[in-house]
Amino acid sequence: MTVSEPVARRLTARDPRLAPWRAFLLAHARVSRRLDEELRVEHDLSLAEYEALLTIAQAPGRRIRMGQLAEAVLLSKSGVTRLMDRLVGDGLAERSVCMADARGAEAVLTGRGLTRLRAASPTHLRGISEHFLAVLDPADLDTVERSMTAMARQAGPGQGEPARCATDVPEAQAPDGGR
Amino acid sequence: MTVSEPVARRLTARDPRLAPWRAFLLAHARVSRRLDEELRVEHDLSLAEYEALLTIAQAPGRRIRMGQLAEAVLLSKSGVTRLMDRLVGDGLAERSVCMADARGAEAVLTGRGLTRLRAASPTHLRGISEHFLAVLDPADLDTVERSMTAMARQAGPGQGEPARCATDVPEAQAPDGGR
DNA sequence: TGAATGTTGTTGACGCCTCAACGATATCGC
DNA sequence: GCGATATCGTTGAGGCGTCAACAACATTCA
Repeated sequence: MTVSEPVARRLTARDPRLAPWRAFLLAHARVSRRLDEELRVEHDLSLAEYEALLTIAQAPGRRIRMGQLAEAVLLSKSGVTRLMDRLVGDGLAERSVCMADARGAEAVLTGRGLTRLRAASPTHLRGISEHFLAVLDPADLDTVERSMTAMARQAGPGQGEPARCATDVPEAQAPDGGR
Repeated sequence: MTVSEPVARRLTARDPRLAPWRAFLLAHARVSRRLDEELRVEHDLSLAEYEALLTIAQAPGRRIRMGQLAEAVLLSKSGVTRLMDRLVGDGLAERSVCMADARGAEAVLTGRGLTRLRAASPTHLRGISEHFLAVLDPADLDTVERSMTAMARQAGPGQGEPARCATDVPEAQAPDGGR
């Protein structure tokens, strides 16, 4: 079909390959906004709050370290501190000291938190069905997952730059003796 | 190959079909963060600022109405007002009155803005190449674009809910006469 | 034409997140 | 055991975005 492949030219500002990228950005903006809005309207929860509650609930013992929670909900540690402040303020979660590490804190779900999560869950799952699963060809799901996973992996922490680590330091290289 | 299709069961919290969804969220969080960081480090521009400069530059006459700019960069109108405040403050753009509509304002690129955009462009295009195009199978690009476009369309403004519009209003329906 | 209504962009108030710095603890190397 | 160093979560300061309300202007229609 295709005659003479363009063979991956250097990317320019009008390249048609930017179309899927823009579609990706637009899809994320719209869908995540929708899901957030639906949760707020129907259950007075932000998407981040919902995901935090879910993460805690699914953790063994319904408790999880703050750091792990941060990783799961894609926020910084301080972001999770504030998020937990809100959840605690609303009586949906509690802080618990960590017996294994005195520095650490653990997030624990309260009864109200679990109840609220169970109530909100159908809304969120319906949202994902409606705005994600329902519009994708089931045969494309694998491709999408593979693509997204590859992106996340490549852009992940510790990827990208040549990753100058200790073992990279050359014994002697540049002629300039320091500074 | 597959025996007895599960035929799209109601979605539950542990459904494997949530994996592509989570991958999607993770990919967006990581990649967009990377692109933003690269632009900030190398050119002291946020991703939103870059996209605004680009949008203005590509508009006919290198000028664009605030509302259209908002749509293009996926922000609210007030979001764009603040963004423009910054660009103007940095001398990268200017506000110009709109001759066709006295309410409106237009965003115009300054010389410095264009220079800055041209300098930053390679960084951003390299980022997209590296974190998006390079990790995707070229054969999957179409599928990804189709999927993302479908999502954006479904979740788009005016979609979703049955969309009660004027013509929907029934002549007479509820027995309660107002209030 | 002129009152009712819609649109445009800005503003104030505020929500939410990040970074850098910090105290408290853990862990490593000697 | 003990000092150097790393890690954990919180805090203060600040960036960036949203919503609701607003003034200015546009549009519509009797």
